This record gives sequence, C-alpha cells and structure tokens, in this order.
Amino acid sequence: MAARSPADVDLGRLEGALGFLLRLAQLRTQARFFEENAEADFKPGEFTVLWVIWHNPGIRQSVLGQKLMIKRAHMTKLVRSLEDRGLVTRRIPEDDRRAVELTLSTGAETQMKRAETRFFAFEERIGAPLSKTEVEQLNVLLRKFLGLG
Amino acid sequence: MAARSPADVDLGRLEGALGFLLRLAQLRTQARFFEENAEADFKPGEFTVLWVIWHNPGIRQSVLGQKLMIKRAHMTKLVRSLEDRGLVTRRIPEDDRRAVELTLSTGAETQMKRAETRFFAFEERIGAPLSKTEVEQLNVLLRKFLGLG
DNA sequence: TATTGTTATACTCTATAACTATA
DNA sequence: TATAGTTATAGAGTATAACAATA
Repeated sequence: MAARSPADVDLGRLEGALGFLLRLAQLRTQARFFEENAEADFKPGEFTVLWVIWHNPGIRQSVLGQKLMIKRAHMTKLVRSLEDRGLVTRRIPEDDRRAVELTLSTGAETQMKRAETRFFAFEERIGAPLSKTEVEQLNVLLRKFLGLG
Repeated sequence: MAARSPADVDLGRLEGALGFLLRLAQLRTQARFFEENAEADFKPGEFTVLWVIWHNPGIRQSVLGQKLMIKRAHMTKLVRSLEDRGLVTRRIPEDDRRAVELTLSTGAETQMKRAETRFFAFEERIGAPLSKTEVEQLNVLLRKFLGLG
C-alpha cells in the first residue's frame, strides 16, 4: 500500500489527465535542458524571445508577449535585461509613440547562430523515447491543441 | 516584415520544436485553469500532491517528490503548508526514523471528492480543440515520452 | 476612453548549500 | 559515508494594480 519507490506509486485517473502530463513533460524537458546545456549562452525563454525577434525584426514588444504568452510587466523586465546585455535594441516608431519595436544587435545574431545549433540538437535528443513518426504526430497534435498552424 | 499582430509572427523552426510546444501548451493550460477555477480549493500543484497522497496513503515524502518532480527543499515547504491547513498528517515510521509518511486528513478527503469533479471536468474541457481520438493519441504519446505506463 | 509600456510589490516555483538526524 | 528531511537564501517567472504617455 504505502509506496516505497516511485515505480510503486498509483496515479489513478491523473495518469490520463492532459494538464498533468503536459506539466510533467515540460518539467522534465526543462530539467534535462539545464543538465545538458549548463554552459549555454541563453536560457530557453531567452533563446525563444531572441529567436522570434531575429526572425521578425522590428516586432512590437506587445505582439511578442502575446505570441509567447509573456505578460507585459514581465516582458519589460525581460527586454531590459536583454538590452543591458547588448543583445536587443529598442526603437520607438514614429507612427505610434506608445509602442516599442525590437531588433537583434549584430553581436546577438552571431551568438544566436551558435545557439541555434545547440538548441535544435537538444530538441532532437529529447524526442528520443519516441520514434520519428511519433515525434511528428506529437508535434502535429500539440500545434493543433495550441491553435498554431 | 515587422509583425503587427500575433498572427503575423513567423516562428520558423521553433514551431516544430517539442520543448517549445510543450512549454506553450503547459502555459496555456495553466492560464486557463486559473481563469476558469478562480474559486477552486486547490491549485493544480496542490491538487496533484493531495491526489497522490490520497491514492497512496503513507507514501514517503521523498517518493512523492521524485514521482512529481518536486525537489526536496520545495517539498518540505509544500507539505508544511498543507499540514498547516489541516489537509495532511505526517508520521515518522519506526523502521526508518529519517523518513516521513504522508496521509490525508478526513476533512481533506471530503474536499478532494469535490475538487476531483471540478478538476477532471476541466481536464475534459481543455482537450476541446482535439477530437476524442486525438486526445487519446496525445495522452499515449505523452505517457510514452515520460516513460509512464 | 483605450492601449502600450513601466514601476512596484508579492507570491510561487525552483535551485543551492549547509545543516540535523538517522541509517 | 549515505540518505531523509530541514533551513536559509537567492533567482526566475508570474500576477496585480497604479501610473505615464500616447492614441
């Protein structure tokens, strides 16, 4: 009855709960990232933000936040820290002086090219418990779940 | 070029990255949970911990932490808060006086029966963008990804 | 009035390291 | 020596509300 090892634990209905499985999958992925990429330039969140700015130069801070589900107040702090590290430049557009347009610095582009290799190599590795077809299925289902593509 | 709305944003290879999709899916699920369950007794993390204790009475604190990927130091604080609220009882077993065995209080069982209904109803709802078959596929793939069942 | 971004504050989750007690 | 749990501390992420500037 009283479980003495993780394998003995009975999760009951929880084991079929999508929210629970998503949380666990995300936690495990994040934990593995920090184990295997201790000396990486960027954390996953930073990489993602920089990546999207890189591929959408001049993107507005609010749009970036909406897309990546980052709240405005947190976005401010995040962008400030990237700016302080010389990775991102901010520009106030003439047509709407409330907004902020974000661009990658040239130094950041160089760093991102290196980080890209490492990051997507990791993405390949974490799919390992699944076959190539299964990874593709999982991708399709998650994108549909999220209303992307 | 410069994206003015989230729909315009180009995610490039990121859109096919498992870690990224998992993070977004988890974030969205969590955000929806708090929108729709503002008056719930328990947060998802608390519900999960209480659920596992409920279904594995006398489970050791360390085993629970391993299963749910909660670090020991955080586990201590979490269990303390549950104990302070009269939901969980701690017991030092005679055969290993370093360990702590966790059990649900009777009051907590009653609360959990109510919470169970709400929680799993939410779990049903979040699967909505997908068909029943797709939800089942997603469950299977995530469990395999996690090395469960 | 509504929107964009900022500031201030607080709470949760997580990470680390040093510690106690038990094995 | 190793393990289970605790304590203390720090950092990241997130939420809220109040605010300024602009639309």
